[in-house]
Amino acid sequence: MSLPHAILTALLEKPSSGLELTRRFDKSIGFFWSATHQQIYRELNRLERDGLIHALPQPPSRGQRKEYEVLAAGRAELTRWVAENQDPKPIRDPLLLRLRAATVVGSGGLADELRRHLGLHRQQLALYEEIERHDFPAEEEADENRLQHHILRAGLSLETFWVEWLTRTLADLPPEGG
Amino acid sequence: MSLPHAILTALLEKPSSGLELTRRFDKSIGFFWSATHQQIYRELNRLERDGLIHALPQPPSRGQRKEYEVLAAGRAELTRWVAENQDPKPIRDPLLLRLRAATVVGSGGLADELRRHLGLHRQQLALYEEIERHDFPAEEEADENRLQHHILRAGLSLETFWVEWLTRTLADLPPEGG
DNA sequence: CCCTCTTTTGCACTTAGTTGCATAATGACC
DNA sequence: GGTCATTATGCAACTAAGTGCAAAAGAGGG
Repeated sequence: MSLPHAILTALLEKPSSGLELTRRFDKSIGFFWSATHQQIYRELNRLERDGLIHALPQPPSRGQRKEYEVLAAGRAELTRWVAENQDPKPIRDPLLLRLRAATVVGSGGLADELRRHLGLHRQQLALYEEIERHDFPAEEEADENRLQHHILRAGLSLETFWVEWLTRTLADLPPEGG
Repeated sequence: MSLPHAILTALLEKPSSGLELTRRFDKSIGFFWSATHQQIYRELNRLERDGLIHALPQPPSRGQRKEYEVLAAGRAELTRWVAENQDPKPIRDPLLLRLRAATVVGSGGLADELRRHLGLHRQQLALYEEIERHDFPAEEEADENRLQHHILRAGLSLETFWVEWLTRTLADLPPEGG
């Protein structure tokens, strides 16, 4: 149950309407927890129903922006959730599964797909590097920034892993039809 | 839609009953695509209905083992799927999200949780290393084994990443209450 | 004013995964 | 020959996420 907490986090940083949240999710938070606008609106309604957020006083008619802000109960819930025991989920990756299948039915056409993924991961890596240059330029960082930087580094490391692993695996894949 | 293909792969390696599949998923394939027995049985029925597998002739009464084997159509579908275009999913990790939330509500209690995760990832890493020692001992490998080894190495690298990243992040976390 | 385009919100449907529980066959124990 | 644990299969309900589509309100043009 992460989406509601992602939304609470975003709203604590800045009270927003559903659309603004959607836009902000497409950047920062969405890098490791993406969501569509439909999901976000649904979740906002639930969070309001449960008394964790509330809409700022504005005409609540359809098709008109509603700004939400987090209530004390919402902040408490987020604080609780941050320290909660949650086991890490095992790896769940279709690409590894496809490689495994390739050992049985042959790797025909797989090399192209690996190359395509390599390109996409290189792109994502470049984006994270760009963000790092822009948002975390030099030495001294406040505590809050240090944490944020660690989060970005996780993204950088994961993309780096994929780029290296795909490169090595491709180098070792039989020329074609294998 | 990966589960049916995971099952097809497992069945091609060796025709099995639902329970056997469940057991085998708890090892190898389950490392990167886990499934419960309920999911597996449901999926077996669908695959049979769709003509991709069929049950070997045995009394089909309830509570009695049914062995399945893959039909030509099933193998064809798996072959197609291996080379299909599928974009990599963006990272989706609750722990990173919680770290992000911690920058807003404080990191109270989070250090313990990170330490716990560190322990679990170390354990998983040790397991993969054990498997590597056992299944891929020395130099020369057949093509099929090379691929399998790459898959295992992906697991090794990912767990290594987590261990290193958690260690560094912990070192940088404010003593307590942050 | 009317028409149309954009913005903002949202419902309804579908898919995938999880949890809890049910039921039949089988072999072992007494 | 009864009952008890184990093996094997499976249904039903629920949760979480993803997709498709639409309706209300305002903005701007003619």
